[in-house]
Amino acid sequence: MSKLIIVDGNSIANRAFYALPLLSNSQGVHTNAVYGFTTMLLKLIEDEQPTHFLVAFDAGKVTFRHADYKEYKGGRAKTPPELSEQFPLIRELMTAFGIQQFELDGYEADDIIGTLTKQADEQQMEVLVVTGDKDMLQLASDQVTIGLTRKGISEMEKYDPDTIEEKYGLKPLQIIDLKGLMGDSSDNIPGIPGVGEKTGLKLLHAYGSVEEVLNHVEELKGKMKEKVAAHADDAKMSKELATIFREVPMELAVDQLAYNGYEEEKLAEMFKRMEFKSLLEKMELKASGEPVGEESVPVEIVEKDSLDKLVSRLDEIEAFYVEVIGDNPHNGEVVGMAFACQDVCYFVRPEMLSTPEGEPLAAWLREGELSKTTYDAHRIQLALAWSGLDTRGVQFDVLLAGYLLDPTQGDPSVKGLADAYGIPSLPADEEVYGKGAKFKLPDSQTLAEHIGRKALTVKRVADKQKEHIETLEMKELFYDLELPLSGVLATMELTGVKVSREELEDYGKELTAKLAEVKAKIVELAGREFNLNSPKQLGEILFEELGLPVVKKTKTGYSTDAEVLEKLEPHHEIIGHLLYYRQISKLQSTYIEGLLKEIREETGKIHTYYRQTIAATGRLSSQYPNLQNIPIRLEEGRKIRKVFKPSEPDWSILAADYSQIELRILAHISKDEKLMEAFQQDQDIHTKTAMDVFGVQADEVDGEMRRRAKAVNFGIVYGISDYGLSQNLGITRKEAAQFIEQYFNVFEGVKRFMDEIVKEAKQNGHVSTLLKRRRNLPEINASNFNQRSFAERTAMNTPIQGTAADIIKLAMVQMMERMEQEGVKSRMLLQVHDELVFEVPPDEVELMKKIVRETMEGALPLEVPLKVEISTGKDWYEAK
DNA sequence: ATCTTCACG
DNA sequence: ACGTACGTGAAGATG
Repeated sequence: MSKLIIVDGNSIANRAFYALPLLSNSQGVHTNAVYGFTTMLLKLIEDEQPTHFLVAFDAGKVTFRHADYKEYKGGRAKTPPELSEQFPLIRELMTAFGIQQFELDGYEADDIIGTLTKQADEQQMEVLVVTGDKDMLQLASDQVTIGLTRKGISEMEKYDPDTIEEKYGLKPLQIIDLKGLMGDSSDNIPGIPGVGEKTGLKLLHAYGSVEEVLNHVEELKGKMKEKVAAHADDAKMSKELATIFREVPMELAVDQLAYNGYEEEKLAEMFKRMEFKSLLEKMELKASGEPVGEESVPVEIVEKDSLDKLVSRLDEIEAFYVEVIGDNPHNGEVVGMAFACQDVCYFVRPEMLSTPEGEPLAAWLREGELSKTTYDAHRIQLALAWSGLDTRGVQFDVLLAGYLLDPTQGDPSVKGLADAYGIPSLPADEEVYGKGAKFKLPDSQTLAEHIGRKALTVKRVADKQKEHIETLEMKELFYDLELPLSGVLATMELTGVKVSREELEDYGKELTAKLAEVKAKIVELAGREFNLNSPKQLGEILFEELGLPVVKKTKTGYSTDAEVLEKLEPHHEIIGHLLYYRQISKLQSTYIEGLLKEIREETGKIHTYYRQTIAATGRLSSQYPNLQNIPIRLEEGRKIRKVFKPSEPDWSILAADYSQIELRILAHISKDEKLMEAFQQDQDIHTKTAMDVFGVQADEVDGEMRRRAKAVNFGIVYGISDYGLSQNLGITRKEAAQFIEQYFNVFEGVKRFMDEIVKEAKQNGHVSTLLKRRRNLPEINASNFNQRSFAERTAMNTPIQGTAADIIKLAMVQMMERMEQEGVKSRMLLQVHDELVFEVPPDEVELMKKIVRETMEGALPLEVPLKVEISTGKDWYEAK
């Protein structure tokens, strides 16, 4: 069966360009789009095994669409020169790959592809169209699949008519109608104002096509009716513009596109010129006979009597890997470990470490100051600790390094890292173990090979990453902060926090009684029994049976979230009870029951697992259970904190939190005079903001003004938009915009920072924190408004939130060292983003207050002081 | 598995 | 004109 791949050249080049950082070779030629294009082609050829291949490009600037509508694609930002200069190289790349390319004056690649897929349909040929452009979905058919590139470039989502039906409820051709209604700002296609994807889909589900919507305009209601009627012609024209022309007069026919693979020499020559070292290496490996995907690794399964062989080579170990099964490392099962030396990987079953013969190996793991490289030292340390084994002194961790190099990288597994760095790949865990209910360990030879291969890959990945860490100036961040922090976290987690099961159960009983009471009330008011936890059933009751007004809808039905319910509160007595039910049942299920499940029987403690490689900003996250979202805002919830106790009699809980750390950081990095002054004089920042923004004296600031100023300050930190602020304050967008303008008039430095950071992000494709933590923003130059705006807000927020994360992490590492120096018995227990929690014996309370303050306030000196508030109590509730 | 809701900073 | 505030994790319902 023949299979044709058609690549939308311009679309993919664009995608590749914005998805990858702006690489350039030693000649200063930018190569990121070429690189992205190359990896995509390699992957396509390998995965799809095409028999026919073509890349289509747009030609010239004026297409037939401009003849009808001269604004077509007007307003679109010019292609940046860094990308245009890569197009000739991409053309050369096609030649090196031996792939035919095609373009035709006056037509876009879409139309060429449309015409070819039509021919393919007629000839019963299987086609895969690869593009980043959703419009192309209109070409899907039984023969034609559309592959849309997802985030990045290497991943692709395939659409056939069935998947389109599933996702949009539309036939492929109706995609044109959808665009006719929605328009497309990037191509300057107008559509109907106010109609986005949601409304567009709703209209099409009801009427089927643009024409039918226009025929039934009388059935529509309110604003919608007016808008559709007023823009009927726009909709018709937009539909025409969005329709791919499938009758391009061209000579080319599908049977002339046969693809016979590439000549490695030609490709290698191109790679050399582009300086694609990793791709070259990969090709050479492949040429040397080792199949890249299925490289076989010499693995030796170590038995008790052959342990001495490994033990004699301990200082030759280049990397090791420990397989921990299960999501929660505190009860993870260690099923094997591999130690990679230059010529062979040794596979060891974990039981061996607890035998006399295994002791030297256990000692090697335990010892510091050794060159140890691994994957996820934190997880290993926890899993092994529960079997009484110590792990220390890891000097390179490829998971952690991968996170720092790209915190949003999709697949953080060993395989994912290997693929990202162009290192010979290995089977996915899923292929070896199966997943979900099908999870099963393979025979020991297969297991040993898989784990051995991972250890070897860890070594190769580490070598690559070390270069990158150097070039991105992340050595300090990695070696002096994140790596030591991983040990600090493990210590805190293993310490755990004492939780009173009895008090938790007592409070649970109280809540159960309240729930029964309020449930009865709700059922009475609703007129029938239903599942109060089901938004669907609740929606039926409220909006169909009780006839309450629909405020907001979700994808699947009526929205019943707290925001909606609060709006409905005056309309019906049931609403207040529902809000109360929601509040209490959340406490019951997530906090009472959830926490009870996590208390270890042996110790009466909860051991959370802090994740160091999840949050895109550099923050930690907490799981099993999450101890970073224990209630505090409402009293009923705050009571939960009473069950968190010191683990020794008469000790106290000491909680220390940074006051306004994010705004202080903003003051420091923006150097805004007003903001710096406010903190240097230790003024109440929200009151001060209110004074400046509303132009009043301190004594004139009332509660409402302060509340609004506070919301503006939050907005500033989040990357403000008038819409977001208006939603938060329940005011109009115009009013919100005015507040923002007034704010920026006063805080000029903040305004300058916001503008600069977005500009910088657009130029470099990334933003950084004070400690050079980095976050790529591939979408910062996207043509899609939503994607781009999101990236812009992220550009403003990440340096702030991320620097706050840097600072508290620094404080944690320094604090752990300081506590050792001081020889205190006190223990660090928890971190909640801007707060550290300790348990402290009575005679150390004063000393700890002093050193906690010194360490946290002095962790990273800024131009404004950092301020820490400390309190103590007999439990976490009292330490407020 | 995905969606909705809600807890925290 | 477009339509989201930034960053997380967990529970329960539902397909």
